Amino acid sequence: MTDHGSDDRSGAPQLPEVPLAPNVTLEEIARAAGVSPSTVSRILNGTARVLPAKQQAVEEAIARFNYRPNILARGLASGRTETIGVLTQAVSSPFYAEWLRGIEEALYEPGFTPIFVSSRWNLADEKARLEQLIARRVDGIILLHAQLDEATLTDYARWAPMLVLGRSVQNSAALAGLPIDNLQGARDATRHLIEQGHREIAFIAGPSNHEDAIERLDGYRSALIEAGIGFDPELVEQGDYLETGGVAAMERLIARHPSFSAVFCANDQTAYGARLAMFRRGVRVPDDVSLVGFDDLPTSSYMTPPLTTVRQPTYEIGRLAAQGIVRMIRKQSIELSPIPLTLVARETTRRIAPPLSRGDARG
Amino acid sequence: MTDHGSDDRSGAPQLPEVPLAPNVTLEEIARAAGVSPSTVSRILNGTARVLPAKQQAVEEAIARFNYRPNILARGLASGRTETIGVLTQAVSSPFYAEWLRGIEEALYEPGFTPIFVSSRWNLADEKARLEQLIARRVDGIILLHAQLDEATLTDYARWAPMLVLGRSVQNSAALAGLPIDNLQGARDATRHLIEQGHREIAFIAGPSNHEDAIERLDGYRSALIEAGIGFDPELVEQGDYLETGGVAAMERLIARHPSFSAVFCANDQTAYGARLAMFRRGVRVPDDVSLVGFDDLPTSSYMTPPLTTVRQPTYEIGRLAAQGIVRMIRKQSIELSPIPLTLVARETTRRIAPPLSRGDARG
DNA sequence: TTGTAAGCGTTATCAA
DNA sequence: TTGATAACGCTTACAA
Repeated sequence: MTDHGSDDRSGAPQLPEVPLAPNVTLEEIARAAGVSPSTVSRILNGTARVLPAKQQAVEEAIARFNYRPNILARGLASGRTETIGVLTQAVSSPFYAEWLRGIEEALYEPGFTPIFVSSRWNLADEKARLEQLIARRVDGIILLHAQLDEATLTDYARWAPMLVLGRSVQNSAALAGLPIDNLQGARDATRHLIEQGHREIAFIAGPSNHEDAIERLDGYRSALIEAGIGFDPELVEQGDYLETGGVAAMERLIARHPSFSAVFCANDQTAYGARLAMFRRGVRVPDDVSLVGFDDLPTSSYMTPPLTTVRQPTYEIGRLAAQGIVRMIRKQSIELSPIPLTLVARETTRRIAPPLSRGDARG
Repeated sequence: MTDHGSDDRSGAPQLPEVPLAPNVTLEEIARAAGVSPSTVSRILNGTARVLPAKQQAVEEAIARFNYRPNILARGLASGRTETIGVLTQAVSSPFYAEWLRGIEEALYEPGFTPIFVSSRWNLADEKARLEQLIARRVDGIILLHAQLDEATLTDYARWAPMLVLGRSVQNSAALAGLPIDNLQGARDATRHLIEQGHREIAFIAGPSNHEDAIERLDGYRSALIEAGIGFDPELVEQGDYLETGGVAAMERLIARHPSFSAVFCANDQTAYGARLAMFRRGVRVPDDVSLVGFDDLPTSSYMTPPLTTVRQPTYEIGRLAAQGIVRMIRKQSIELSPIPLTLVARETTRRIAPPLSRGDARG
């Protein structure tokens, strides 16, 4: 959440000297420069060296007519489109936004253009959009949290290499997964609360059919067990990764089990909802209850108080994905180790008892 | 900010019965069905009626081979791509996200696919991306807050109809603008504060080269003058539409002019920053200072306390834009009246004196 | 109603 | 190094 604002609108007004003329064809350029179409094509693509004189004549003509190759024709003839399909679950999600930004920027350099489509968390849509991308002959596809099963993905990957973010798959030359270590992140967050003296730590879970939501719950559970506190299902409420779900879950929690001293939410949006529910009830954060989120959305550092959360390096993950898919397209090998997550301790958590001795493991 | 979460993942797993086969061509379908390629094309496009028997044979072949037309070839031959280019300033902005969602959903129905590109607030990029879209032969273009001057836009519009959101232009068949009434919105917000008894109302402005930022400042100013309070430049601080700018501006304001009772921010992100700066200083909202934002980002209703702000119906505007560009492509007339904005009074503002008499206008 | 054939604007193969 | 020429997969006159 950074940029409805202005950044670097570069100084000069840059008036349009030459009107764009997309209807000009390669053939006309060839004629104007007194060479054959193939020569023009070669210059355009750097496919072969050409006499400097011709090279210059062609470049002049291109500039004069402000010629732009027709991407459709090029794609049809070459089989390549320099386009990457990016399938997201929701264009408007603050969570995916940063991924998209990373992908877009990293794709720009090697000359690829992303096409974003969104499947709105709908399995049928996901399939339809994927086929649409393939029909557009994209050179590769990046999937953000695909829900389709691996067999289907493998099948589609026959038409274009695919990289799945936030999921691990049986890696091959055509299909690869870039997993994110949700379990470790959730465990760290829970440990953080434990170290601060919390024992009754509630959890607001994400949708139970989400792989990463399950991992986060597992991380929470394992940290509790590991610390000898034990896992109490009574302290877990179901959320849906949305603010509204956070509000509702928090209200149920307060009504049902008012003695917890901390709440760990499966994602930041849930934490926003939980925060509001507590605000309404007059429960102070962190004085009465500590709160931890997951994702580190751009807004989270501007909550009052700023939210302690598990940071996903989404922008960097996006860049990695873009670089990865380009390597796959070029038949280069890629290496995908799970992305580690880091806890960002801000101001919604507070120590409530002397810290546990950290030397334990030693003895 | 709604949807990292789950919505309606439809039940059944939907296994891939038929593997996709994009390499199958129309010609092969024709052969398999025992008809000519043109007949297949006609069936695909509904261009002409065909004998039921042939129709069925073709449809069977299409299903059997799971045939998908090559969009590139189709575009090259027909000159249409069923694609709309959407140029945004920033994919990752929470503000644009809702516009994109509206656009995407409304485009889906008439069968168009959006291609999103972002110019990152950079004028040169804006131009480059626009030319890229044209090179891709998109059928139409939606611009979110274009910075390019009108002459340039008019020029580009020769290649594809363009619709500019949040800006008014000299409307024509090829270029249209959908203005948003920022001035009225800002005036309403300021009036709201005045009605609540505030007199020293500070303003944190947006970037001074943004048309809408200027309008918002104008709205603020005119409401003050109209109420007989008068405009005091001392109460205006420069922001940049970003959270960081809001923090900095608020700090300057507090240091320089600590007596104001309300702050109106040019957008919500600025308000988030201002809110944090006040939190750090122990200034309570709304007890000590009332705060008003602009945009109504999805997160704003989850601030603590929930932010009073001017709501832009962004999703709906996105839908309107999508419908508009489709009409332009179809050479139908479109009608564009400025979008009105509405104040959403939430909990960051508070009455500090007896309200002004509302009957004034009567006498 | 249907088929034939000529594009659409490139790239790529093959000679020269 | 360069130029013809045949694809690429579809649409669309024009004919039949």
